[in-house]
Amino acid sequence: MPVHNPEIAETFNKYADLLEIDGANQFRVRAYRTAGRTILDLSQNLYDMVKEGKDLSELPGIGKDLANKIIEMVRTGRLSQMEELKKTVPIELLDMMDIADLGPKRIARLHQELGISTIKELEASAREKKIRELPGYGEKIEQAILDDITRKGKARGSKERLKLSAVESATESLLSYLRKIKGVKKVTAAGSYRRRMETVGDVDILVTHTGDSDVMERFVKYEDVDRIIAKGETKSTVVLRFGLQVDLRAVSGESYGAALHYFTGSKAHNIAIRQMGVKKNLKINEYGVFKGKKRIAGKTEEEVYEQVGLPYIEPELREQRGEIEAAREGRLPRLIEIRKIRGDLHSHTNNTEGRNSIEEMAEAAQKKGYEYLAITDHSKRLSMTHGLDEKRLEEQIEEIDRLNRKLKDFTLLKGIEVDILEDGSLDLNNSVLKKLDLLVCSVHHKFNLSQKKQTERIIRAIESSPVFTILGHPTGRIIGEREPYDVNMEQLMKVARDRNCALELNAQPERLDLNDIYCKMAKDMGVMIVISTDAHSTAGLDLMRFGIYQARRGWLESNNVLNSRNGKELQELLKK
DNA sequence: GCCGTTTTCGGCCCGACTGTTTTCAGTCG
Repeated sequence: MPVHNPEIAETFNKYADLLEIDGANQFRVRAYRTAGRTILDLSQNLYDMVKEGKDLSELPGIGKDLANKIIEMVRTGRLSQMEELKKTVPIELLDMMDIADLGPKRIARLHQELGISTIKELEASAREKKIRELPGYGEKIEQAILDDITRKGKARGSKERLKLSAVESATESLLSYLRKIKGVKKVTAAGSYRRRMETVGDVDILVTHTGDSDVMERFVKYEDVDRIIAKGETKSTVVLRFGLQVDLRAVSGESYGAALHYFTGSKAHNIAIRQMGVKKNLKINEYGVFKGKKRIAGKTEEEVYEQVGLPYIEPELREQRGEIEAAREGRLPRLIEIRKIRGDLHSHTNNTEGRNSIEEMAEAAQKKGYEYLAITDHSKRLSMTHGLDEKRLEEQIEEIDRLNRKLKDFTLLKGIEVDILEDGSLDLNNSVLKKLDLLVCSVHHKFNLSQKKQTERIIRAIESSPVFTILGHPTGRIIGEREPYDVNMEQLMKVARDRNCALELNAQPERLDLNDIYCKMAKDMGVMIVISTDAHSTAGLDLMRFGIYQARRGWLESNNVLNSRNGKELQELLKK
């Protein structure tokens, strides 16, 4: 079984943690983490790259040494150096890294002085009040450790990242609460929330205010606050009732842009920008851009970028995935905006598992200003959704034709979300499929085929489809619940490009499939993307914004997105 | 361990808050 990129990245990260506890050089530790990051951002499989003999040391942050370690992991599935280190630094110590206030230094001390290796032993020592005896420790840290162990015992995985959609409403309510406080001027959510990442670990909020406002006081007294982790003049941290951590930072108007840039991240992007600053003899922090002691910029983000010779970079691009080089060379993308979307190409009705009728869906889409909506109910294999067989699909086609004669300036497209069976054939006969405008072809079962079989299965479906084809949620992943199935995406995209098949970016917040990295890959390879809501009700059509966020993170411009075309252009493309 | 628009050796991003201290280490982002 080939090793996957995330496993290699994970091994590097674990090794970095162990090294840190072992007291290794911090820059060596950082090198492993940087490499882990690079690997996670890779669109290509390291396994394939090694097989093809590609030079891994050309990847950023990966030199000769780490390249060889990757090759070892691909070939043997393990890292011998890791096994060595584990002999002196027990791997169980890493579990303690999740405990609040415990980091590598304190864990090393607990291990050396008290012989603690597991969370169980840690808890016992804390209860026996042994930890407070150690130099640098005290009662409060001991208690904080105990509290955190108890809390985590109750709610395992409470530190998990939450889906963007899940934090959106809580964050927006908090923002409007803060905006109403007297003396508060600007309030902005920064961090991964502003970069529109599919999941958010915590929310960073930035405020500017007149010096005499009591914004920090009011923040920690917000009704949804469960506990306060820190409270200071310029920075406070709380945890809200459903587990979301929120940081609030207060800065002066002079520093607003620098702070916004700083707290928006990503960390990797910020580091790269600050390094560019260092080369120009500038110090960049959250208060501004400084030449010696003199602040020369910081009021807006544009000013900060200008100082390092770059144009403004959109938050969604700030991931250190080539955006700085693109900015320098004047080839930043003009990211797609939601107002460019002219229709939705994946929706369900109450003929299968949807809630609303075709007519209601059409009305809702029209109300959004769309020119078209594709009705794509499930096919018969998905019996639990009461999927359509050939006869019922024929009836639906007739119903849509009838409705289209009534509709003005709006077209219902006839489609189906047809199951791709295990052998790559489609779930319905071609005789009825060819009467449709388009197919959304999706995999809904047999997720665990080998990469080769899964890829061949999907390619066969694309090649045998009698009309325009969209590959629905192309990796099948459900965020936090189901891993993507194993496909050779490069091969798939090549076929899609050559056969004029589009790949879907499914806007359901738990799917967002394709992910950002694959969106960029599709763009680079010239594959058309469709952003679809997969709506199961009229309200579901509103999920489009999540698809747009992901598309922007994937560098997509409106000309990369099929449903930014108007009705006429689309109809012509579908006929090809 | 990586990397080079001052460099193949000597650098490697920056600051707030807390707890334990009496000037700072550790954690966190």
